[in-house]
Amino acid sequence: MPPTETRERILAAARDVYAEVGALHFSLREVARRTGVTAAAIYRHFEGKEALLSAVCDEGFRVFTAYLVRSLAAPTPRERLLTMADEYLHFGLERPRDYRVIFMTEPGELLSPRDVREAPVPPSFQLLVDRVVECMTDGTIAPGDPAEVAVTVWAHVHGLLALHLSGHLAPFGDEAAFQRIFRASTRRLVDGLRP
Amino acid sequence: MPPTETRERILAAARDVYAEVGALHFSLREVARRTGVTAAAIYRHFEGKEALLSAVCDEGFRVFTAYLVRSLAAPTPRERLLTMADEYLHFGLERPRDYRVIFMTEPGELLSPRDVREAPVPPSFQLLVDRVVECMTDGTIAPGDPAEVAVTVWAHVHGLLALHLSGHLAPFGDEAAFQRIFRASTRRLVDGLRP
DNA sequence: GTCTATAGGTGGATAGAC
DNA sequence: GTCTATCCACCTATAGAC
Repeated sequence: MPPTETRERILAAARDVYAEVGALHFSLREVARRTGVTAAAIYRHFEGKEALLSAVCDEGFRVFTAYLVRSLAAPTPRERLLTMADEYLHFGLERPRDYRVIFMTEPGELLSPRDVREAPVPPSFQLLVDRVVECMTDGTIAPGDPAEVAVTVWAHVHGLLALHLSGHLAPFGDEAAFQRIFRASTRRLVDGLRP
Repeated sequence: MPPTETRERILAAARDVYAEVGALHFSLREVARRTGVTAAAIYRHFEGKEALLSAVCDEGFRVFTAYLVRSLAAPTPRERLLTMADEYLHFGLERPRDYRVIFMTEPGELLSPRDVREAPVPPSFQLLVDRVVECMTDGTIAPGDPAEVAVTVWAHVHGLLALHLSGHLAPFGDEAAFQRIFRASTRRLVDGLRP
């Protein structure tokens, strides 16, 4: 029982509108316009505004986790960590609207999907902590609190992506230039964490 | 000829509304409600919605730069760099709405104030680059492209603050815990940049 | 499952009284 | 300089035809 095609187009349009204007003034009519149906039709697919936004969050997080998991195929702990950062970059560049929905919204804005709201630490963050633990075990990263070091790494990659998506890194060049800076900066950071 | 008191209260309310709901659905009526005047009265102080938002951006950036400049009083290059990061933290925590206005808005959202739009590199970013150059000169930071290293530092502090202000670091504790994490993480990063 | 029609609400901006 | 009154455009949600 796959979701109907219209439902998926509504969901994609909703993600775009949400990422552009925020939850507070998210508009069903705008979603309807972009989908090519009337606002009333949306109520056949979702119970209302809140339910639609909730579905947008869940879907975005599902895609994000799929990107991160890819990096587990790399051969060494250090490469798994660097590849995870690179998959984070790919997600941000290929799905900028999903990125905004997940990481650049207000605390009160209905926010995170179910698994984030319910878990003490989100499963996607645990994926990063596990990579840091691996690197500490094999001596690639100096000993310390793995969760705190993971926050350092997360803050760095999120900071780069958030500044890029907000246009603040535009003086440094186009998207290709940003990718180069992202990778060089991440390597510089991880190198600095060595014992 | 100081601005009238009402004008300043409108400006502060506008900053709050802008930071909460974004430029696209920013509402003059909401600003008027919070200020305690009618919407029509705002037109005596600002030409309209756009002009008011522009004034909000300019004011936020003015305050931000004032925070950063304080750090120049520290005695050594390394301390000036760490203190600048700390002033960045203070600005984000003491003026979270200004922070959102400046660094967490969309590219299309009318965006940055005059000096940022006009300069090839914003003066506030140049302040950071200069600290990095100082540290490279006295051997506290390994040689390299100062602007790129400055981006690494900026991304890190912005990432931490943005994740905190978006509620994503809530699992790690309250604001005091965040300050501790911010300082430890920044020290870890800067230490890793040594030759 | 989608439409039109409609309810009652929000918004920007202006005109004119005071 | 602030108000009230007003214009038109936009929003959510529901009812009922098809």
